Formats: sequence, C-alpha cells, structure tokens
Amino acid sequence: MKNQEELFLDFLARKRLKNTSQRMIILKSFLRQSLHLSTEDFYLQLRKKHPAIGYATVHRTLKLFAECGIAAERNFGDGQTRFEVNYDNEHHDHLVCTGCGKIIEFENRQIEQLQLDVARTHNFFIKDHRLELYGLCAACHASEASSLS
Amino acid sequence: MKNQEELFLDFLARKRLKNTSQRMIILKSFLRQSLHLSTEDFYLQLRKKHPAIGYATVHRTLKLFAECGIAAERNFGDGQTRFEVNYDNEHHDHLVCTGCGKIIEFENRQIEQLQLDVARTHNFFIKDHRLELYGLCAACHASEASSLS
DNA sequence: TGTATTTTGAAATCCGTTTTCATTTTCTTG
DNA sequence: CAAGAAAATGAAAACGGATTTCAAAATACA
Ligand SMILES: [Mn+2]
Ligand SMILES: [Mn+2]
Ligand SMILES: [Zn+2]
Ligand SMILES: [Zn+2]
Repeated sequence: MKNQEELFLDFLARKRLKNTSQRMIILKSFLRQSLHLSTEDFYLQLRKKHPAIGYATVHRTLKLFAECGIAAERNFGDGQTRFEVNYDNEHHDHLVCTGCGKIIEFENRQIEQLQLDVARTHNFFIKDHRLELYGLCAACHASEASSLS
Repeated sequence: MKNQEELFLDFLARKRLKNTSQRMIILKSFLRQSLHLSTEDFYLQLRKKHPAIGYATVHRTLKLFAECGIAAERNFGDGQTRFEVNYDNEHHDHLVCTGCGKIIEFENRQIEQLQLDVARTHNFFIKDHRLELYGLCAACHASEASSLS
C-alpha cells in the first residue's frame, strides 16, 4: 500500500508533470491539517507559513489532488467547494450542522446497499453518490431549545 | 387541501406582498412545465410567450416559491440551481444521469429510516437531507458500452 | 382618486472559481 | 554541467451564476 505522497509523485510522473517545491509543501500541509476546508480557508492557513505561495497554485494543486484520488471534493450547499483527504478510497457520507458548521462523518452499509437496489430497479448504472444529512448537532440543538422564549 | 396557486396567494397576503401580473404568469408557467429547470432555462422558456418579463423578476419569484414551499431548490453539482414543483411537501430523491442529464425521482422509506437511525446514533437532530445517485441511465450506459473501441 | 408602498427590468455588482500571461523553475539531453 | 524545451508560478483579469441597485411603474388601501 502506497502512501499519499507516493501516490501523488506517481501521478505527476505519469502525467509528465513537474515536482515543484510548492506542490510538496501544499501536499504535506494538506495531509496534515485538512478536514473539509475550502480552498480559501486552506490558503489562509498555508499563507501563515508560506506567504509566497499564491492562491492560484493552491487551487490548481487541490484540483490535482482530487484528480489523482488523494483528495475528495465536497459541496455542502453553502456555495464553497471543500476538500478533504481521501484515505484509501474509503467512502463516507456526512452529517452537517447548520448551526455551527460541524461535520460528522458516517458510513452505513445498509444505506449503500439500498442505493444499489434503487439503481437496479431503474436500470441505472451508479458511479457515485452523495448523501448529506443537514440539521443540528447535540450542542446546537440544546442551545436552540434553551433560547426559545 | 389548497392548491399551489392558493398557497402562493395566501403567502403573498401574509407577507404583505403584492399580487402582480408577472407573478401570476410565472406561477402558472412554473406549475405547468417545470421539472428541475435552472432559472436560466426557465427564463428562456417563459420569454417565448412573455418577452417583457425580466430575468431578475423570474429569479426573485422562484425564490418566493421556494420560500413559501411550493417549489424545491435543487443542486445537482453542475453549479446551477434548479427548481421543481414541490407537491404536497412530498419528499423524494434523485438519480442523475451524467451522460444525458436525465433525472429520475425515487423514494425509499427504508433509506429514510436508516438516515434517522444514523442521526440518532450521533445525537443529531435532522432537519433535511439530500441524496443523489450519479451515474448513467440505461440508454447512456448502453451507448457507452457500444462505443468502446 | 391620492399616496405610500412594493415591484419591476436593466444594469451593475457580488463572489467563488478558473484562466491568462509574463516570468521563473524544472527537467532532459548532449 | 550547460542550454533549450516544457511546465509551473503568482498576480491580475476574466468568468458565470446569483443577487442587488435604482429609477420608473404598478399596486393596494383609505
Ligand atoms: Mn468527510
Ligand atoms: Mn425532483
Ligand atoms: Zn452545531
Ligand atoms: Zn443518460
């Protein structure tokens, strides 16, 4: 099993892309700290240590990560694309708190199986899916209840 | 059971909004022909019969429909918001063909129940959810298979 | 009616994303 | 270790869908 860094280097070689210091810095930073960060937020983080790296490069590199499979691109309906590390191509779905923005990951084999059933009954060939549950986390639910007049 | 038109008129009255000819024309057109149309596409349709109605008015009116519950706002990941009539607040999810854009609606009580289970195990209070299955419809799947070299 | 209030349509603006372009860096080959 | 070809970079511009602005028009209510 290759690690994320090796996977990315292989990808670069295969596509005749060049291995630059910016790409390595962005990769390491991404693997270290990223969890559902928007390009903007990730860029702002990175800029603290590496102010010379431009937004365009960050954007382009995150896209490369998604293309080679070490990142997943997510959209939780707030108009901002988010990226997260995609370990071993393991799939998961999300609970999104509309109160505080907290994101909880989950995986449910039964739901996945039922999705396949749905697709089959419609002669549909599934390539991908997205399931997001929106609502309030325990903390936000409690604070909303207590603030009702 | 009130129909969509009555619901919208009630909504306008409740919010002290005015009943204009544009709003009625847009409402009737929307109820008649809309199925997962983007604002742009809906506007282009409408313009054929009503060229004097502006895009901004169409956009604002579709938002009103969503606000009062007679329309549902959808986003299938192509960067365009789509609207559809939301009959009787009945929920459904979607199969989206990435080949031809075809959209098939489905409803699966078991999946809905399992979602509630997931939420409960995470002490999450669900308000809404979205489930989309992306892939190829039967026709697109067949044509892709036949075009492989 | 008169008049306050809302709505309208065109155009401008917003805002996240993507592209452009001149310059710099990387990589290959002799 | 050059040099030349190819690709990457960063700043700024462009893009595209969504939203807002604003002056003129339409509506609702007394
Ligand atoms: Mn995740
Ligand atoms: Mn639908
Ligand atoms: Zn929360
Ligand atoms: Zn299709």
